[in-house]
Amino acid sequence: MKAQMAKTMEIPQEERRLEKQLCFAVYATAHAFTRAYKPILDKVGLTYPQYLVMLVLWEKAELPVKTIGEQLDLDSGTLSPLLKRLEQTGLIKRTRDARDERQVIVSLTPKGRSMKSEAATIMTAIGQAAGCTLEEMAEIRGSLQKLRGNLNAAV
Amino acid sequence: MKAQMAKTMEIPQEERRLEKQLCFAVYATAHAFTRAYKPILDKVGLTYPQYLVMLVLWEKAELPVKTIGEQLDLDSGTLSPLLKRLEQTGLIKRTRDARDERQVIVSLTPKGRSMKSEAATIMTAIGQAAGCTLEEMAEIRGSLQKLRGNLNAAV
DNA sequence: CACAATTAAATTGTACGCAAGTGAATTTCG
DNA sequence: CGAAATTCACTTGCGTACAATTTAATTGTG
Repeated sequence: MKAQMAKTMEIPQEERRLEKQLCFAVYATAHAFTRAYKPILDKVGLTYPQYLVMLVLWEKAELPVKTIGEQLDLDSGTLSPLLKRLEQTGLIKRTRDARDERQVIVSLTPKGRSMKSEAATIMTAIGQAAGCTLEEMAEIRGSLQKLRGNLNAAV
Repeated sequence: MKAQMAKTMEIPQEERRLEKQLCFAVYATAHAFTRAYKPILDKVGLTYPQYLVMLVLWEKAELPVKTIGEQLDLDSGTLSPLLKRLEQTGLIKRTRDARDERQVIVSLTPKGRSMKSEAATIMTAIGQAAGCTLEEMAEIRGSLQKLRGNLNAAV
């Protein structure tokens, strides 16, 4: 009874504002990150989502599209054209898996591999821009991971 | 001397992972929020950014495009087509300001105003999906606002 | 007053992000 | 074994994001 009532119960004004601020805070911070990365990534000719793909590949130089999608929470509708652009700029190579012709294996080219050394420069710059201590960063990250888990579970 | 060295100092492996996780955590949580909102917003025929614009207008029913852009951190390149769609669905009206013909005043139609009552339903659903206490939500929001401020200041 | 600088919104072009649909390869199961 | 279901990547269509440009209106300055 009580649980059912909660569903239809009026939200206090206070809570409305708070909810609004949290979803918007995440939305706006994501944009702020993208903008902060942009001048740095422009120098190496990457967009922010492309940089995330490269981060994944710098950890493991050869992965199927599906795995990259799972790690970044992106589907092939987003990744296919993005990977095509990374291939055109010569950072990655795409080959059909001989053992499973449905799969496409994405691998780093020498040029893509050598770019890994620039990752440290990029991270230093962003780390300074964020202006948080390691502890703060870890705490926010942890909270967001929990929040994201909840949201994904709800869908 | 020391400060200058910090700029070129090598980042420990630990910190690299952490930084990666924070920027990605924000990025992925933003997507998770959009996805969590989607089934709910589909019912009222709004996208998530359109919902944010409506939230702003439900607070103040009449605003110039520029002000909406400042509150949501979006430029006219994003807002112009978005507002055009909201006008086509009959939720808002756009009129040139007579006192300054450069400005366009966005205002709620009766239909747009009446939709405000659905905001509470939407927020309840998302609040439950987020599965956080009010304290947690407030804490994350606060951290993100600080982080966003730092990132914006750096650009 | 006049003309340069500034401002507001819209437009253009590029790149996501995602739903829905397509086509080819593989798996499952009757 | 072989048809049906599933899986993987690609494509299409729509809606953001944002840089850069354009157009019109206003402000600032000489």
